[in-house]
Amino acid sequence: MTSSFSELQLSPTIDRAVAEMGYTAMTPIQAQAIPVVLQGRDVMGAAQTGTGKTAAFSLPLLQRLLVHENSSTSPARHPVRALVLLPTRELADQVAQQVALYAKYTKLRSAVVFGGMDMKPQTLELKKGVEVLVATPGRLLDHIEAKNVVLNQVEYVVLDEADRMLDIGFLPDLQRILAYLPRQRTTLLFSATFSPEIKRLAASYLNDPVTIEVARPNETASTVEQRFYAAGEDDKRRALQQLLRTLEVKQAFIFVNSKLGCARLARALEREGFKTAALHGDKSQDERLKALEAFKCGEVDLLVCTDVAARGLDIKDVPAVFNYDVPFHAEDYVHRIGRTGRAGASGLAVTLVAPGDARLVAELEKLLKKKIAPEPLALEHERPRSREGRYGSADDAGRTSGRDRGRESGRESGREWGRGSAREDRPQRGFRSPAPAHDPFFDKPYEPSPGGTPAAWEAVEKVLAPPRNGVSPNIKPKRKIAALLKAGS
DNA sequence: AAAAAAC
Repeated sequence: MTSSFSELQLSPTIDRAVAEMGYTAMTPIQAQAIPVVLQGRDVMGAAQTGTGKTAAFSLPLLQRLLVHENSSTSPARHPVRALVLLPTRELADQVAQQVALYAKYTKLRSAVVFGGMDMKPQTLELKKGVEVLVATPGRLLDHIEAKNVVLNQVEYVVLDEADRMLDIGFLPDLQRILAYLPRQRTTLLFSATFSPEIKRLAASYLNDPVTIEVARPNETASTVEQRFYAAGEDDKRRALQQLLRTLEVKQAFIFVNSKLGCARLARALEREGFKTAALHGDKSQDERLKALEAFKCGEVDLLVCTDVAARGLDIKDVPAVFNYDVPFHAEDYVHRIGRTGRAGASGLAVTLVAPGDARLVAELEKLLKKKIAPEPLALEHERPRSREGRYGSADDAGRTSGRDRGRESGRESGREWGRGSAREDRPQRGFRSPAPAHDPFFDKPYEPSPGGTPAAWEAVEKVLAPPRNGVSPNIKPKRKIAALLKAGS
C-alpha cells in the first residue's frame, strides 16, 4: 500500500501542484481510493469528515484524463469528460477551486456552474470547452436544456456527498442528468455517511464497484470532542451566549434548523456584540458567498447557518461547532460537527438539547451508537445588554485568549496533508476548556428558568411520546409546547 | 417539524 503522494507516479504536472499545496502523506481514504480510481473502477467511498475526500477522487481522475486520451471523434476539442455533482452551491464552488488548483499545471480545463448566479459567464466558460465540470444539479440541467453543454462524452461522474445526492429531494434531478450521460462510464460515490438503504440504492448506480470504508459509516471524526447541554427552549439563546463566553470560543459555526431561526439568532448575536454572519438559502447568492468569505478570512467570528453549510465546507482551523438546534436528521449531525476537527486538528462540538428534542436525541444515539446524557447548564443571571464588546472582552476579564489550545494535541505526526505552512499566518482561533469548578458561572445552583420547570418538561416528554406500532403520534406545534412549558403543567 | 437545488 502506498502512503505518500510521490509513490503514486502521477503526472509531473499534477505532482507539481500537489507538492505546491504541501501534500506529502496520504490520508487513509486517499491511500485506498486513489489506486482504485487510477484503475478506472467504480468506487463507493466512505471516510470521516475532513480527511481529504476531494483530493481522493480528483487527483486520480485528473491523472486518468491526462493519460487516457479522449477517443471521441467529436468536433469539440474540449468535451466534458468528468462531471462532479454536489448538493450545495458553496460546496460546488469550493470543490471547483480545489480541482482548478490540482489541474493548474495541466492543460485540462475546468469550470463550475451553480444557481443564483448569472447564466451568461457560465455559458461562455462552457462554450469554450472544459474537461472537468463541477456543478449543482438544477443549474446544470438549465445549461443542458439550453444546449450550453453536451454531456455525451462524459467518462467519469462523481457524486460527492453521495447520500445527499441520492436522497429524495435530489434524486429526480439527478436521474435526469444521468440520463444524458453515456452508460459506459466510471461512477464514484463519496460521503462520510451512508445509511443501509442509501447504500443499496447507490449500488444500483455502480458497476462492479470497489467499496472503500476507511471508518465505520457515519463515524464522527475522532478529533472532535462532543458535548451536550440541556437548555430550556426559551433559554437556548442565553445558554449559547454563555457557552460562547465561558468556552472562549474564538470562531464557530452555529447550526440552526430553520432559515427564519437562523436569521433571528444571527441578528440577536450581532446585537450582543458578536461579529456574526448568517448563511441560509433565503439569502441571495451574493450574500451567501460574502458571508462565507467573511467567516473564512476571520472578519466574522460566528457563522450562523442552516444545513446548507452542514456538508463539506472546508474552512481551516475552525475550533468549534454549535448545534443550536438538534438536527432533524442524525446524519446531518455527523456532517455539521465535521466542520471542525479537520485535517487532524482538534475541535469542539456543543449541542444544545431542549426538552422537546428527546426523539431526535434518541435517533442520534442510535446512529452514533452511544448514550447521550445532556449536562445541565447553570445559567448566569441576565446582564445589562448595553455592555459593549462582550465577545472581545476576554482580555479585560483577565483571561487569556485561549489561542491554539486543544488544537495541537489532536494532531498526529505523519498526518500532514497540506495544511502546515500557512497555519501561522492565520488569525488566532481556539477555544478554552470550561472555567474551573469555582467559577461563579458554574457555582450557582441550577435554577430552571420560569417556563422550564422539570414538571413542565415531563409534560412535554409525554406529548412527544415514542411512536407506537411504527405510527408516530401527533406532534404538537412548537407554540403549544411553549405554552405547556409556560403553564408549568 | 426543514433545507437544499432552477428560473
